[in-house]
Amino acid sequence: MDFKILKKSKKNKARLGILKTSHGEIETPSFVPVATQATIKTLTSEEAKAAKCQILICNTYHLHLKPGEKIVKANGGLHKFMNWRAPLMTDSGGFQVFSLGFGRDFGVGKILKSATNMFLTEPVVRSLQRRAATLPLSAATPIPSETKLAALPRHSARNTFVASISVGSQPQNIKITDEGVWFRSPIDGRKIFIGPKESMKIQESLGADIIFAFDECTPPLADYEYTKKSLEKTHKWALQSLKFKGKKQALFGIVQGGKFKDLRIKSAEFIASQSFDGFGIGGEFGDSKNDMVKMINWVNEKLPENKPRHLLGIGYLEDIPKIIKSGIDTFDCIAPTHYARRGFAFTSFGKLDLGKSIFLKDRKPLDKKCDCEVCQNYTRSYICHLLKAKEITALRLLTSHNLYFFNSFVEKIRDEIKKGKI
RNA sequence: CCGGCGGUGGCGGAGUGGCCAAUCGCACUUGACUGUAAAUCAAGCGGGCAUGUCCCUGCGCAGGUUCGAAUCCUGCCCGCCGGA
Repeated sequence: MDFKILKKSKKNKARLGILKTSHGEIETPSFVPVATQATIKTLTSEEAKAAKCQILICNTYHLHLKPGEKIVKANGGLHKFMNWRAPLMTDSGGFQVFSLGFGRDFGVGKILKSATNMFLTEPVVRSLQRRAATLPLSAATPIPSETKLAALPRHSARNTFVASISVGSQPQNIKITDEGVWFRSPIDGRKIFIGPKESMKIQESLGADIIFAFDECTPPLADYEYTKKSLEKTHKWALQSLKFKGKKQALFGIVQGGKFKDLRIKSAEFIASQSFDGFGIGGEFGDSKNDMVKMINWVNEKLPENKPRHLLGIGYLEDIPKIIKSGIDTFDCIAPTHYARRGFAFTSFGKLDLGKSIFLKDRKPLDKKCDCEVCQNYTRSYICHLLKAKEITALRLLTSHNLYFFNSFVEKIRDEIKKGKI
């Protein structure tokens, strides 16, 4: 892998670059669509290419479960297996430590919407209540009691229970040890161990161009001590990932540290000091978008300029210009593909919920400013009909449009950096 | 015309004397979703407002029995099936 910076913005930290791999090169900054199970859900690889995707990211954990890396390897590796003749990344499984662990237990994502969202919503509390018997005491303090729950106003949007995750807490369905993580397969419940060595071996068999170190993605409810301990583990795992990585692949080390400045900086300095080919910035980003950019800046200031920086799992449309301006080269996000399957289209004037009945009478394209195939040939009315009829074509059309829209959006930003407008 | 079965919320369909404004599914409405356990999940869904352990109306229509009826009885209307 080779990374060349073609131009640096004079107005901010944005950079224009070319990332070369043995499967071709991509222009950066670039959006990286998510192909967890070796497919952009609902699309073929050709269709993903037609939607201007340059590079995709697949998932180690999911492909280890199904079909297993041996099968992928026997098929000649991921590129051949999925007929994607362009660059590929694989995520290490570190995100699943969070998403199948505390993320699931608490019904939270990587970013809390606002400080008030520290208060769990009623459905979350109900789900906690259901699990109260098995929930580790330290994981949720205080655990809502039956009586407190009964006293809740029936339609209240949130309640007064504040959750925090502290040292010693373990998620319900997985076990995090110093050596790695015991997962319980969501498919059949069997136990699966993944540590840095296992992740590297799986990723080597999968054969993506760029792979990531195994890490723990810390939850936004984690306190300082938990995040600090977790960071030590992630750093230890980073060194082991370097040790066990395949020779042909580029390995990106992952910076963690949660919302805590000293931890983020410490992590960035440590990961930067190692012989990684590039960097991932992971974990949670506090509870507001402003904080997120601030946190990315803490990290990017410590990372060497000449190596690529990938922001893991962030990329709502409104985030994209900001993160690019703070010096991010690549970033992945499920938004375009995930929302497509919820019936949403991203457009130049906002997000459209095509599932709403009013669109049945709307004969305009999704976005008249968009020049994708879907917008040239289909109406909102038709897509709304397909959604209501539960036809999978609706999801294909929306996925295709959304990806084209995101990729074009970033393409325009590259163009603006080129012209010195950004 | 006779006999049998049946008519429950927008639709399908439970319930067969009190725990019933009525299980459940669909449809519909609203909300959520950022390294995808996610073509998913949550809430609402007769009317009213003072949004409540609140008030109205209500299980084809009209009566009746009963402390109490969607549930039992009588008559009528409608549908399906069988027989003339």
